[in-house]
Amino acid sequence: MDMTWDDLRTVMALVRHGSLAGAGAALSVNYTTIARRIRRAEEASGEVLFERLSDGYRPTDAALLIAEHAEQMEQAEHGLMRRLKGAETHLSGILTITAPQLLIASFLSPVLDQFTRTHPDVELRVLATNELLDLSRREADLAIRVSRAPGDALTGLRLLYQDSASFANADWAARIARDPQTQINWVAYDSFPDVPKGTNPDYPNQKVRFRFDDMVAMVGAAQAGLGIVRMPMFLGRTNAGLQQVPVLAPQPYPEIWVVGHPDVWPSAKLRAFRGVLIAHCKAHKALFVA
Amino acid sequence: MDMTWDDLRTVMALVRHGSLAGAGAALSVNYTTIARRIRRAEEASGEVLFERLSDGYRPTDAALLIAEHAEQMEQAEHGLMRRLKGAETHLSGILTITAPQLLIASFLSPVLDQFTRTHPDVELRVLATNELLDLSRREADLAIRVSRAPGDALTGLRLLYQDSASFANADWAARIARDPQTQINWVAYDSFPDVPKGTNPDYPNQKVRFRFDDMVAMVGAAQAGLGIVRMPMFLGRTNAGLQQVPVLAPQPYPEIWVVGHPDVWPSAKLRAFRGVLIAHCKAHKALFVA
DNA sequence: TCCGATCCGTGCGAAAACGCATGTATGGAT
DNA sequence: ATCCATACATGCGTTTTCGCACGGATCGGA
Repeated sequence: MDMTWDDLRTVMALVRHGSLAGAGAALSVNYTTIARRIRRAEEASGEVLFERLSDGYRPTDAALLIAEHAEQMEQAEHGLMRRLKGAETHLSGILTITAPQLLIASFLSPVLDQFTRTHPDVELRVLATNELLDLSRREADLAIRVSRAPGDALTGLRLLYQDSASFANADWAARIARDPQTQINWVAYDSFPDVPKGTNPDYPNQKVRFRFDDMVAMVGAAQAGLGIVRMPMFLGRTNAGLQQVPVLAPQPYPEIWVVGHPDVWPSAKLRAFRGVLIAHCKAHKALFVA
Repeated sequence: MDMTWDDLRTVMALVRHGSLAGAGAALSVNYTTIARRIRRAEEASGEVLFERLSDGYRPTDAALLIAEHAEQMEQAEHGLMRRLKGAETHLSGILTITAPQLLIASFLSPVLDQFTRTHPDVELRVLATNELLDLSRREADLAIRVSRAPGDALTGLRLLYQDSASFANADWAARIARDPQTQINWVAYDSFPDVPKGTNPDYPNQKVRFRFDDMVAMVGAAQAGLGIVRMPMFLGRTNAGLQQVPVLAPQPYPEIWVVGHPDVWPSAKLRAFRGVLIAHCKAHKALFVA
């Protein structure tokens, strides 16, 4: 009847991923190890935990029960790891941060550079993604986000206010300046698929010509001359070949925040990183507003 | 930074027991294994978890933090094990019950006997103790208790009402019958150290002569003629050499209950055991009351 | 129809974890 | 002062666990 805690965790991983290989990858062990542990767990509990099907393992009710409770255990473990990290006072080891790709590419690189120079024993792991990683589950220690609020039960600091405006390449900028009546093609964001509101009435012929789901691509599209793009000012200013065009006047854009879980927030590494980050933001705040 | 769940459990055990040997016994492993796992955990976490002192291991703050969260994990594990046990439908494996020694010795043995005969594949573990074991922590599956309520968050059934009365050996019984004025020596229970209230005024010379902390010993004392004892009627009636004496009239005594955690209560094994138990109690209820 | 991608089971040798025996230090009781 | 009980550290041989390589089964697309 006695089962190892690690076997409970293994059952949970297999329930989650549905295959030995997936569970093995999640736990960083060979998949045969998963199979063996599952067999052990079945012997220990006296219950059949999975049906072996040709396309994977299907959990029985008993396995689902185990998985449910193992998730509670996992939550406790995450809480522990956060608290341990938060109590760290040494400036060494791994620090994981996440930020949108574009912010890293166009603005944050100097922060990363300076931080690793100042604290050479800290191994900085950077997750460049627009996804909102789960800081409770320790997917990252610190997140730099573009949004109006830190959200959830997270601690946060506002780093920057920013405005957006319309940008295009030199050809477009010249053409628009020459003839306000010209046909103006917008490259729009998937989630805001229309011509932005509040455009300058001097330019009557506007039309959405492309829709993209990714801002990186949109910057490229603007550079290549596919049309004009509404983007944060810092993006237009830092990417070569782009010029601001007067089609859409600057307007407030979601702020930039740094957020973290309150458990890990006090850690020395996080504190140090925030220091460098905040200094850099203060020094360049003019880049972000009109 | 990654730590095995079993290592977290090991840290918790060492914090609890204070010594490698104690923790090893609790986890049924050699104490050297505890030492190795602690070293592993310290390497994985990068924290010193224990001070090695001459009289044992003293936990650091980090270890206490781990232990705290590991206890949450343990609670989840206990909840799981209860649910798994409660869902069992087969009549095999281990069933653990607890009851006061005297109830087992004087009354319950036939229940145990019949149950194991009827269900030969169930291994019955009997914890004969007056201590209130923690059914949430699976110290036992089912408890037979002498008290007015099932307590806590437990499910329970009342098995029997019972009365108490005064008992003594044949010598004392004869002497009391011959001369009501004789000096009557009480053997009292430690927690009720006085002559019981409501004694028969026909016997004026009563005095507490001994105090015991254990009812088993008190039965023996009564048999040996040390004095008269207030005890449940079934005890006086089932133990050889004892007779009821009219010094203290029968009066209600705490009821006998069977209690269990609601999670495990539905299990087939528990259900079967309760069946045998209840039948036996019904058949012999007259033994318990005046 | 064939090929490739995913599954999983099995057997073997390497690596890790474990139990046991031995030796040392400390503190309390006789 | 001596003896004994408790508590750890260390080294060695054994057991257990693990990763890897190989083979079989299934499914879907070219």
